[in-house]
Amino acid sequence: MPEVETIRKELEEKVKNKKILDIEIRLAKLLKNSSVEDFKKKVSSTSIEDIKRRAKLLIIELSNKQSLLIHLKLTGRLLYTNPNEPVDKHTHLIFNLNDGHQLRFWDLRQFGYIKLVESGKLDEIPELKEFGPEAFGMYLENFKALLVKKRTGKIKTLLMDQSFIAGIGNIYADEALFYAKIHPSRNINTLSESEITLLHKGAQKVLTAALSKRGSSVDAYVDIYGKPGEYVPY
DNA sequence: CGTCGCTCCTGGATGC
DNA sequence: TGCATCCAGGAGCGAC
Repeated sequence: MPEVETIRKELEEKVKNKKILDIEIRLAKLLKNSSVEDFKKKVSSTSIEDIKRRAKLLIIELSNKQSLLIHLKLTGRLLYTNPNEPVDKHTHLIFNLNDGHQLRFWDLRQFGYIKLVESGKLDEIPELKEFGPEAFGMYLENFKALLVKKRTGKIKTLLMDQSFIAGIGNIYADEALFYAKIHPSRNINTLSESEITLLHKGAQKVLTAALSKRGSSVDAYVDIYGKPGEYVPY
């Protein structure tokens, strides 16, 4: 989540209110629910009105009441580049913007996707509907209540379950558990009150730290300028 | 309904 | 040195 939020902020700064002139699609399958032709037709000549985030999903609202849902998964990148920069084989889609720059979707593993939906129907999109409350900023009481309601299963699996609590991935689940000195495979119903408190504190701490450092320095993550984050885990 | 295991994909690591 | 095999990893999906 800190990585996605960093990208969201940078996009807000760089591409908000810009117009998408045209689109080059080099890997059709990353478009989850539309054909290349359909996507180009609906997205070309629109303006980017807002960039939001829910869990690890980016929501780009366009001027024609359509939204792009972008999930970067493990290795996806959105890069704000000059058109003269070389396009390598992992660049799968290019938006040409009216400021002379490009926004490129780059993804080594090809797990990421872009889904085009009607902005008015965002509430009905399964991915969005099924997210639990945002982890960042969650109060301890709410965190406790969630765990009590859930009761069984491994704690790490639960932390990463987006329908339970949204925005914690592998890195931050490990970090939070390490902070609280809780083994990832511990069952939820064996956690003491004080362990839950520590875990909540750990989660807030690592998310806050990573957000302030523009995301993690580990894994393949880079921001829209191609720069890695500066958050260094324990 | 919850949970498990499989799947997508590439490149870096490891094995021989 | 080169080739083959293994592994990571978010989340959707089918099986049970």
